[in-house]
Amino acid sequence: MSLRFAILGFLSSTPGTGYEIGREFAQGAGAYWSALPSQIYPELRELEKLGLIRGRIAKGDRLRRRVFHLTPQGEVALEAWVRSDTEYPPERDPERIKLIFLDKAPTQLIRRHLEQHIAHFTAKLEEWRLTRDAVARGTHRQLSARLAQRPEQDHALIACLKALALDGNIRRAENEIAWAREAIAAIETLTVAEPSLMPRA
Amino acid sequence: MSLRFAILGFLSSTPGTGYEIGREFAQGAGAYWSALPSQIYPELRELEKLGLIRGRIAKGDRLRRRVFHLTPQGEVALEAWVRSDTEYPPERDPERIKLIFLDKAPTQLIRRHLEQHIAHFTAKLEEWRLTRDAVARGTHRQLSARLAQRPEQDHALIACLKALALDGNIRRAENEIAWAREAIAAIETLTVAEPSLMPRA
DNA sequence: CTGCCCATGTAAATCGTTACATGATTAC
DNA sequence: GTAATCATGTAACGATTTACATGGGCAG
Repeated sequence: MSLRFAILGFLSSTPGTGYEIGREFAQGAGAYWSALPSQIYPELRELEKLGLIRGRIAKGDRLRRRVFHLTPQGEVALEAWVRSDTEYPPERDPERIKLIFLDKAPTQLIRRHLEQHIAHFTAKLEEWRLTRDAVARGTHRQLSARLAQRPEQDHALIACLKALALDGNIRRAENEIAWAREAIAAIETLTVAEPSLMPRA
Repeated sequence: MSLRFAILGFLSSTPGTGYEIGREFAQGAGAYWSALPSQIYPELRELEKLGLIRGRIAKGDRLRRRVFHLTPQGEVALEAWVRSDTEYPPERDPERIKLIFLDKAPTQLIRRHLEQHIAHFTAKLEEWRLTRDAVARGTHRQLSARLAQRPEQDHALIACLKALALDGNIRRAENEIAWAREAIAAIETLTVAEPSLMPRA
């Protein structure tokens, strides 16, 4: 059900089209959730059918874009969901499941896997740090839109939560990178110590 | 496709039944992948149809359990998969997506969410540390079975990779706990500093 | 003989990805 | 005019969860 509420969440900051929601998932909001247009558009229909959002085509818009906004019921539904207990999905880690069965491969290949792990999270890290900087500088669009419609006394908390969530992701990326580096070192040590690869003169 | 290879990986350590695979996903292997019986049994059929595994009912077994083992083709398929580049799935984090929209809730409730985050990863941490200890002590069943069928010179690397993967999970859990603690502190600070909640005498 | 775990499944529903289709607008 | 981007979708497939069904073995 999370996609549904991720969409409601987006629309609770600012009204928007399906396309904009998709763009956000591919960028900023992609830090926590993601979906493709083929899933977004049907979900928007469903949400409208349920009365949680409403879409209007701005008059004079030749593209006939539908701009969706939350209904009061939508706000209530979102609020109930965010407050409800989180159900954590089972762990599914495509890299670590590979790693434990890579024990027949040459250490060079294991190393390459760990380096790609580092590369993956380095890219994520950069992305999330940029977003985090935008939040700190007040140039984050979604955040600014959200702040604009809320009393000033709430602004600090709103920005704080946004920053905290990004910090969590940033720390996770840093942690994965540090782990992979140490893993490479550990395997290196093992290989060097391996007698079969280091014949005594 | 990862489920398929997670099963092949399990069977590459030791032959086993669908039930045993399910048990493993619910425990040890659950650290990296997971699946329910309703997904496991059909997948075993498919894998047998593809010739990657074969199942036999041990004679005299009244429960008619099917014990599956890898075929040579299965070994090849597993080996090719573990060596292939990992495709990282999009980020989907049900807690952090909630957190950023929790900005209308009382800080007490935000705190409760973060405490449940800590509780979740504390439980995981304990689980993974126990497994990690079993690996270190040589009492880990899956690992022992795997070592038993491999030349002794490989044992160090096999155990090392298993331990490294668990370390990765352990570090991640520790990191999430540390993050949530700091997040609680940050929100606490904000609340205390909030003039509306701290009228000057 | 009853409750619990062992053991294997099927069916339906939900969630997510891949592939395909279509057309308008904008920048070059 | 043509390529890139904007914009909205449908269809089919694949992955995962939920619910249901069934029966044997074993301990008290």
